[in-house]
Amino acid sequence: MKLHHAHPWDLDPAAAIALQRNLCAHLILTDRIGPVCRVAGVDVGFEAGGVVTRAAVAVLRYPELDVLETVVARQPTTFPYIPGLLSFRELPAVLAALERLREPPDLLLCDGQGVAHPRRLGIASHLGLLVDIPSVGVAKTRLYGNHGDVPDQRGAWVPLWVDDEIIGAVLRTRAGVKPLYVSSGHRIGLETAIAYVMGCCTRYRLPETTRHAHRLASG
DNA sequence: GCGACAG
DNA sequence: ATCTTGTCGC
Repeated sequence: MKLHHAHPWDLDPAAAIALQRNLCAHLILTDRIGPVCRVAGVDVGFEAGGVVTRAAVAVLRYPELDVLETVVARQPTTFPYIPGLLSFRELPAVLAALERLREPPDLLLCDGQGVAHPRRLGIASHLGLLVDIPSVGVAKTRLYGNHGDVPDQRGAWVPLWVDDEIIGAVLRTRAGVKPLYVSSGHRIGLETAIAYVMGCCTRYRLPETTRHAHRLASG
């Protein structure tokens, strides 16, 4: 899994924001995706008070959802947490983990936003663009955009709006629990993204991909 | 100036 | 994200 062009990570916040403004122009927000047999869950955790970043990737067979491959990568943390710049803190470790996979996934489900971001480049979009693999942002809370109430029924969703544009969906993956914020990352449309997220959810709020990755990134 | 603010 | 026990509910 190689990047087509070198990507700088030693940036200050202002330079990172400038880079986001340039990269977002390359996003493809419609389905440019092949058959999906391998879905990867991506999550990040921290050790030693935050000085070490631990990225985990769990690849599941789709639609069966059994685990095919897992990998964990640890790297020194080099960027602080700044709302809107999450990818600059977590992606270096995530890329290291992805490079260790025996086979590339067909779809990436990332913890955090896709285009539901102030500059349309949440961590899922940034990652999808860098590795050129379809990606979806699956966040537990909102970063950007507004929405109404979501019907309390599994599978129900309402649009996430910014002005008169839909940047994502607030999806009820399970009745009785807080909904998830789903948005296109790269090379996939919103409706398709929602379908795959629901296809990865069984009896819990979070997709199985995310649950496996989270366990690896924390435990 | 006053909030909001993924993980 | 992480620091942390018990507790309410199906």
